[in-house]
Amino acid sequence: MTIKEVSEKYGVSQDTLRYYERVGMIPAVKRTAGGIRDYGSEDCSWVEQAVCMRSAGLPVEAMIEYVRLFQEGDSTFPARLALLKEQREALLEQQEKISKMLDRLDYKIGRYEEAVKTGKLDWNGD
Amino acid sequence: MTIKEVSEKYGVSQDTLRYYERVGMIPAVKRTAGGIRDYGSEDCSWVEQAVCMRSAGLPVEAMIEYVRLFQEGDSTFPARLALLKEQREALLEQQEKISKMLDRLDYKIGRYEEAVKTGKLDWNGD
DNA sequence: TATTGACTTGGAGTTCACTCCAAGTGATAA
DNA sequence: TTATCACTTGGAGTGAACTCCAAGTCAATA
Repeated sequence: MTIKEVSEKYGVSQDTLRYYERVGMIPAVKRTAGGIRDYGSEDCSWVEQAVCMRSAGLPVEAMIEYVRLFQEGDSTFPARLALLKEQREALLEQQEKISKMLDRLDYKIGRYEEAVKTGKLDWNGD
Repeated sequence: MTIKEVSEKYGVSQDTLRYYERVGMIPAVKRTAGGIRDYGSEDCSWVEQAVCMRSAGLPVEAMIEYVRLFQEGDSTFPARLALLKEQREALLEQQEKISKMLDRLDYKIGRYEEAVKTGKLDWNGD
């Protein structure tokens, strides 16, 4: 697959794909004789993983570290496990924060729906 | 309350509090005769709201717009309601993305726990 | 009264994660 | 075979959200 195809498939720009590779967020992609990137299915699953991580808000740095450990070989299983658990914790915390904010928003939205119907707000509106 | 106290109460730096006020993410805070910020309970609830929004990952820009509408008066109820609903949608989407990534992580973590126990991985490990 | 320390302002600097650009190369179409 | 086009690289530029700094002010303390 060309970079264009991968870009379209995963909804991420070609520049971003090159950036991910450059910083080590995905391992180096195979090239054709002419030096052009030719993404195999391995490469694609790294890209998918990277895109998923980033869309969840996990830092680029974490993925770089994971790839580094991966390339170091099987002796890094425990380190990789620890890293994954850390990221899992971070996501659970983030979920908590989002839930809290959703509760707040739902409360306010309820109040404003009332206010828009009746034309007046029975609380200060902050 | 002084800026120091507010900073400690909500776990956000004094610089960030001044920044939030400067860009309009919270309305202007009252000052003492000497020009020093003196946060009242209104100010505090704005700060709390701002901190909560940011920790959930909502953009500063959205809060600025909300404060702007708030200061424009009651005619902006519908606009404020629409803004809150938008932010709510964004958070629900983000929650989805986090859930997806958590599923992935849980799968990998299970695999690695296996691998660390047995010393070998029965899949490529990506 | 002198000095310490927390506060003020405007503006500059930093970090993260891209995003864009210039200059060059290689494969395909007219 | 010449032109076009997608690709390559290294490096510079961007936007969001802080974070830090210098120079100055003010209140309280030794």
